[in-house]
Amino acid sequence: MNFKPIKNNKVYEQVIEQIKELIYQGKIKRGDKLPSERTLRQQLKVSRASIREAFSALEMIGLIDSRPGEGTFIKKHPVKNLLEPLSLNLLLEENVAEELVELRRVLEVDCVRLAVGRVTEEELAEMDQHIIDLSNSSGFEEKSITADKLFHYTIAKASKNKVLYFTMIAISEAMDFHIKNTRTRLVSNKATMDEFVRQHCRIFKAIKEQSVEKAMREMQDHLNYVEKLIKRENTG
Amino acid sequence: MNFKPIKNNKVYEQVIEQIKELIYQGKIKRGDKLPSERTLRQQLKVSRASIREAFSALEMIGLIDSRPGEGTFIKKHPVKNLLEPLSLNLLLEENVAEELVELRRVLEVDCVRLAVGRVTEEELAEMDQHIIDLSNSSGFEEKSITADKLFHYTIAKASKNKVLYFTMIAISEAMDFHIKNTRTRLVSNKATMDEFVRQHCRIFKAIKEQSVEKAMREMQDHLNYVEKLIKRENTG
DNA sequence: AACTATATGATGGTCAGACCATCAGTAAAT
DNA sequence: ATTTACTGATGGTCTGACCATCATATAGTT
Repeated sequence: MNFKPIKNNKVYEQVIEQIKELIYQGKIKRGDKLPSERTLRQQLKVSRASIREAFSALEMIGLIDSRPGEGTFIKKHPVKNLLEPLSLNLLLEENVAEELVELRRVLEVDCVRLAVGRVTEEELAEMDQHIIDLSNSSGFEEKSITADKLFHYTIAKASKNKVLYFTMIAISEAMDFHIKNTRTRLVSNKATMDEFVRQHCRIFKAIKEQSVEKAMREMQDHLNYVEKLIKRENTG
Repeated sequence: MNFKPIKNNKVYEQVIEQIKELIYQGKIKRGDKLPSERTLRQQLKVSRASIREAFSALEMIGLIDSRPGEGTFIKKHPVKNLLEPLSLNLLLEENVAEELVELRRVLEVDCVRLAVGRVTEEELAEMDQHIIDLSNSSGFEEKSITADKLFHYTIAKASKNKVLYFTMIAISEAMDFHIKNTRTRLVSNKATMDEFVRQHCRIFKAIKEQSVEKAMREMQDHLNYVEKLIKRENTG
């Protein structure tokens, strides 16, 4: 006896299935315009409500983008929404903070490892700029947090591995949620921020010098430092 | 001038925001029942359609589960749907196959690293069973693929890092999509399968012996072997 | 002819109201 | 006490309507 799973009952899920199928077959590309809700309604012989439920689900996961008066399009650049499911689900888990830190370390260390040798001049310039921004942002929490993040994101981008880049962002964002205010409190301290700048500089230099071992070690040290600060915050 | 981003216009997004907020505040836990669509409709003063659009989106990302006649609940065990956004979005990217392999290597090697020392007796027994299943599955593609996957998943589980575990599954599943039939073709070859069993055995032994370096090396070797096979398949 | 302002139509966003299938709990029948 | 049948609540689906927005075509102006 080999039973097969029952097909999805819900109409909106079947609508999604059909769209997925078109993607598998390569008949839909980034930036493409999907048929209008009213057109799809006729073609699929379902109500507009079902189409809209499917669309809102696909929009949530960052696959499409609906604009009034224009239409519904396949998103050109996903990125941000990739994290939603993960971060929302992690919110319901207990004690994920340390796990996130652990995973982030894994990812970041490999980001630098891959970044060395693959990094472009433009990305090096970007990193440099982010370090400058960080050192100039004393007193402006928002600015310093952004500069800190962007530095790390640029390294991830330099790995030339989109999947790694996306994952890294997702984890980082989820971390910000779980360890609320940590980044804020950390970099709002002048001495800490100066140390951050120094560490970023060392990582940057190692990447520039194409020294894999050194870059990995510097990143490890940096993350050790961050981790220590987080722990002190949480236990204090 | 410091402009703030415009608030989400769409009603269903605002509904999601409110639910998210309740989760942040810890007022909603796993397994909880949400108010009925009609109740929410009255409380939020919106149409039922908007509520349903929000729910279908949350269901897509594996956060909730709507059951006719019963109600809508926060899912107890997410797991599966965590990969949907990632894998769907990756389908639209070009040349992600190699990137996925690269990331999988990163994750798996760290899985074994963490698994050593954290693994339980039960998990060791599980791994053992999966190795046995693999060696006994000659001729049954589906069985061998499952056994192979489960062995790796058990290691990820043994890392005791849920986030890492989820991510690892997501990447692995996405990989199966992109490198279609690869696993099938690989393990349907008797000689290859025997080699797989031997390599799994070595990894298993290293974990059991609590030897971090050895376990990581064995995993690296195993993934090298897999990668080589994939490349041969794709170029041949 | 070139540009501008206006009108039109298509699109997504939202709503109200209806009907169905399913399930849980209750009341009735045995 | 057990079974059966009923009722109400719930999610699932559909229809039809109205609005705001945008792209385009049209008419008007210079």
